[in-house]
Amino acid sequence: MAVTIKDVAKRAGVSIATVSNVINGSRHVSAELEEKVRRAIAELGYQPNPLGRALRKGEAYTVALLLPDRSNSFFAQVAWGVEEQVRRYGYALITCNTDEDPELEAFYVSSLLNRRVAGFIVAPTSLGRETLAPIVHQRVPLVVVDRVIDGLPVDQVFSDNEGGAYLATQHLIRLGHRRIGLLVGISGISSIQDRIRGYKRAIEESGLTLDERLIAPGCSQIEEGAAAAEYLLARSDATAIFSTNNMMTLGALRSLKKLGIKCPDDVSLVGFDDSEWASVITPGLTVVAQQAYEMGFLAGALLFRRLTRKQEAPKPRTIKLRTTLITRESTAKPRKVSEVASGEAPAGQTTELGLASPVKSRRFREGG
Amino acid sequence: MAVTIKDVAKRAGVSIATVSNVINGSRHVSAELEEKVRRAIAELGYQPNPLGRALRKGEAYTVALLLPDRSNSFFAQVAWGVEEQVRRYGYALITCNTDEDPELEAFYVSSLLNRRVAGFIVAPTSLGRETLAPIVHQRVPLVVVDRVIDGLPVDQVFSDNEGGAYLATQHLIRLGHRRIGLLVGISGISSIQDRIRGYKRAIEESGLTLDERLIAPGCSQIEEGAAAAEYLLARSDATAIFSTNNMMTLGALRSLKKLGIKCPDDVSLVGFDDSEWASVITPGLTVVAQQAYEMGFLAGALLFRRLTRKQEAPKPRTIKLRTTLITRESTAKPRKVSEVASGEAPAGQTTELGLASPVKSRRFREGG
DNA sequence: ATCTCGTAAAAAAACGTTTTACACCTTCAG
DNA sequence: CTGAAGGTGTAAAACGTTTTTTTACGAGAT
Repeated sequence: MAVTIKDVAKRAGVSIATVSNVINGSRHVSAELEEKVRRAIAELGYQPNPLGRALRKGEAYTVALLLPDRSNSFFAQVAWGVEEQVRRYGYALITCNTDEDPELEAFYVSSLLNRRVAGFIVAPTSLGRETLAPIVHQRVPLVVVDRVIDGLPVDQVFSDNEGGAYLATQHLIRLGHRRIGLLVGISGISSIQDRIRGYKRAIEESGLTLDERLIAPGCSQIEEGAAAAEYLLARSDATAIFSTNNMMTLGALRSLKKLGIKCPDDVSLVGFDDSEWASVITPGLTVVAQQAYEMGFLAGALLFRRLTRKQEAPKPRTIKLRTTLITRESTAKPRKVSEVASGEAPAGQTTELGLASPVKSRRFREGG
Repeated sequence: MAVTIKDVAKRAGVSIATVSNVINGSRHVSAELEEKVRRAIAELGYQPNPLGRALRKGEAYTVALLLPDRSNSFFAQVAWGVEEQVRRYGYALITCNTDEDPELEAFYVSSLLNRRVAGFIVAPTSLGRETLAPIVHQRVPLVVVDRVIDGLPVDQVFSDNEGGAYLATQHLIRLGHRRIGLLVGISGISSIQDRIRGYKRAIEESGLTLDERLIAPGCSQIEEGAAAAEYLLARSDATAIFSTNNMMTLGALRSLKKLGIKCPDDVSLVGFDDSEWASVITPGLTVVAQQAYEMGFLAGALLFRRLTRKQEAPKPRTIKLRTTLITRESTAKPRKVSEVASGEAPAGQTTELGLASPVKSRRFREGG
């Protein structure tokens, strides 16, 4: 059916080895024969069959991308950046959705290794250290994105999550918020841990008291976000909420709406990750923006750095991408404590307000 | 390195052909040998190398998915449904983003055919009829989704776009809107054409006069949506906007916000496609919902129906999925004409209001 | 003039499967 | 008793490449 290297060889009057050498430049071929071969290729419209090549080289020209959550647009943007690189290098991209499930992740890793993909780009689940081990063990190139796995000797690209969370929390503090609820995404992954750390650091540096009751756990889905937000809004006197995850932010919005709580009048809200909708809704959502596309693009670059230079394996690199706070309308100064719209009477829990420190007031002057 | 069929054969004391026959059930093997082979496979943890199989069978066990817009969450959901099927059948999924660019689409088609993917699932660009021709010509299974290509003898899965658009428009008419703007997505694809048709049918059936000035063209991106909406809002007296595309809906929201136009007080808005954010924003967005996940899932089912039964090729099937109108808060009765918030004085353009027909009033009673 | 060396091309092996062709045995009908 | 048919196994070919090995040949050195 399709035209093979044999046909080209016959047409050019040379051996198939010569054709292969011309195509791959693997050995020198005389100008005369090279010309003949190139002409034959052009005339027949020959395209090398990747399957034959894959079998012989033990490698399909394919890259695997493992992402944990298809509904999160952040990962869609990461995938976009990866795809751009993959296309540039003429590889194919197999994208899989692990759904935050380590078992599924392990399954994909195994099956893709068996398929001899050239490399992996993975935003790992909480058990990434175990599930990705076979990749490292078989010395298949791997780039970890979004969630760092400490000590793993591979390329890693991630955001300055702590810094972003710090900025967001600081922003709320400067506005005058004293009780800032935290919506925590799936635990056990570095990005969320780092965001918690940034939150705590901002709280502590400003002289506020850290109240663990203000930290509501969830699982990076809308439902969990809604539940966690309701928990916060019903049981504490939080005047602001910082959501550490895209999906949970949606959940928080849902809760606010359901409970009839006005944002930012009653409660301020900051999300993590910018989205198309974040800027067009009312109120516009204040968010910590990540460089999602760049994350994918860089991860791709790091991967192909390994794939193309087969000689010396480069030292693993770790890249931290800047995060920025985008201030919109969902954050504002808190109302008087007595006006807080909460199901419970918050009287007893507000004593910490008295603990304002000199540090804090200085920061307010800075913030404007 | 890895264990091959040869190792299994040696261990079991049989030929590799026998091993192959056991694995694929291609020929009967005596119970005794089959037992030996199975044991050897288990002991060695043998996994067939897909590359060898692919070369011999002339088919990589891989499916290609071509989608036009990665940022549109509708397609993300379609991809999700497809992936579910693909995983179920043990295939791999190569996902590509054509970005509505026929050239890129043609490139992907060619390169994926060369890779011997087992089949395609494609939401085609406007030139799909041409770019997908090589797939049909080479008799590679193809399922077209979301956008019908008339007369193409392949499986097709799409939404009842006309019906959905009709419902949305009718909903606005029943609320009392007389001048309903239409934000048109990329032209040349069936889904948008069908939505326009549904809009026009609703307008005409209700006895209103169709005004082409109310139909604003765009290109299914946020920017175009915003521009088209601004055009409508500035130059006409539309009291409602129906957006035929997810992305353009976001653009419309942006314009509304930018111009300080209140929704639904000043202008009602209906979008096409439901999203996670649509229900949690304020006001909640009235939308026409498609069964996106199901679309992908069904497309996968149709594809594998062809891939598994190699014998008689089944007749091409066309499946139309139901669309539903989800009424939220972004649609309400129009204010008095004189209060419409528009840059232009709309006085002269409102004469059509007098044309109310008996049909229309009956419909209002039905609608409640 | 013979030997070595280097270069360029061809031939053949290899990758890991599936499938075809063939060999052997048993059974059964004529 | 013989020939055909059917069942069960193996050897070998095939898929389309890349890579290793072999061959051919001319130039330069001994």
